[in-house]
Amino acid sequence: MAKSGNKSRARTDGEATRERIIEAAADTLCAEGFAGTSARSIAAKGGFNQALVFYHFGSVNDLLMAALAHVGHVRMATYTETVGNLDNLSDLVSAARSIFAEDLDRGYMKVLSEMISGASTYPELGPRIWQEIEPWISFTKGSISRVIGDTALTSAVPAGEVAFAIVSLYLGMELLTQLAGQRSSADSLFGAVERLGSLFAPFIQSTQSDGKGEQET
Amino acid sequence: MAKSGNKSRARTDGEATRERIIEAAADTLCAEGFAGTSARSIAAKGGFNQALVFYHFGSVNDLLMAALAHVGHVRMATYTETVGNLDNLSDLVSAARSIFAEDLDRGYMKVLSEMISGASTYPELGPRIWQEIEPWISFTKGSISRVIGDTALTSAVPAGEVAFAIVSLYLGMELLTQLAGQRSSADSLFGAVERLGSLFAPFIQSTQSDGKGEQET
DNA sequence: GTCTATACTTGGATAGAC
DNA sequence: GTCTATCCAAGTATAGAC
Repeated sequence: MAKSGNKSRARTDGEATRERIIEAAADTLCAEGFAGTSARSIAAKGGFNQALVFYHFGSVNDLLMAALAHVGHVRMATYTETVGNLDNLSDLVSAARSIFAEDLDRGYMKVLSEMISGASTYPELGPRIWQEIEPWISFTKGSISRVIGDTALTSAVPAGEVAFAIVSLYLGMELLTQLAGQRSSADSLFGAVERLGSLFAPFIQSTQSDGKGEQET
Repeated sequence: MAKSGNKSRARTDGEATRERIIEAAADTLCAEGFAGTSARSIAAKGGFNQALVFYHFGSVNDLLMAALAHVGHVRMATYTETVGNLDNLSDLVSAARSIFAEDLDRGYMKVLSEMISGASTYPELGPRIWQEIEPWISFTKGSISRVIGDTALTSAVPAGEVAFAIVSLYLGMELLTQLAGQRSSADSLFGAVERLGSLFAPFIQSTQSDGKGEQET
């Protein structure tokens, strides 16, 4: 009880602080960008001391990587739960639409895009960030394969390349919508994709419900 | 009056220096990223004095904006010349493919993506950068309209939204390919789009060759 | 127009008190 | 585990010599 010298409480406090710092780091990255994110600006936003960054994480960049990984886990949980079991195209697109809106609002994509930009300045971050992104490309590829299945489309355009394109598109839209200050363009794009999906849905469904392989090109 | 005492020579030297500085700024942005680009790092790369940045451009950010605008003009000239008159889909895609490869190699896209990231740290840059991007979205939209024309596709997906998506995709691919250190993914994606284009080309061509005006949705 | 020198500010990182 | 104090490196920007 209270704030006295209790071992498990002390450990708990340390963990809690770590999390506060990670939260503040992500917030600062969103608000100030990579170039504006320093141990001092993070500490100011989180209301703790600047030295804690180095005590808990060793360096600013290591903290930022921890923040990126944290955001990645949170989002992967949401995505898995929300789109992990959808098996038709229009459900997938509309789920992607609403989650992407949430990504934008909460700045999850921004944390990623700022870190990628930071990797130009600190190249040693590059491979570490790539490791955080790869699961997303795999996840996207899996979702596509599940929904599109084995149609003429996938023989012309392999799911892996579509996944790469979609992740790229998400990143690019994040950059542009932040810049233009209006996320309407991105959102109406999803509407367009939904209409496109409806156009092709019968074709995809019928081909897929046959349940079997098509030829590879 | 310096070494020649010739007025126009003096003016020429000043202009030449301005250009050297702009070149060095773009190079530094590519090599070090926004966070690593300072008056000092730019001057080191260009082999001139750090104070010249402030004499000629007033501030680092103003120099960087000048560099961005410069790169934009250079690339717009190339794009206009190369794809400005193409009127069928496969030519357009393969032209876009080779120019995008050049964009990557020479770091033109990188200058842009780094500046966009920098706008998070210096919000006053946002609108100025957006001004540089808008012409590209218009250009892309124009190219699409010219090539796709008035098909069922454009009624489902307006050219403006496709243009927004394509510019986003370019940006996103720039980020990812830099990070992964392999541009094969991006390049093979173009291959996929080319195959897709072939799939739809007959349909598009036949509809378009009927012929006429555009309608907005 | 270009360079040197310098004032001022911010940031990474550590030592040591609590 | 957290805070204060501090060192040092790097950056912006300006003044003034050439």
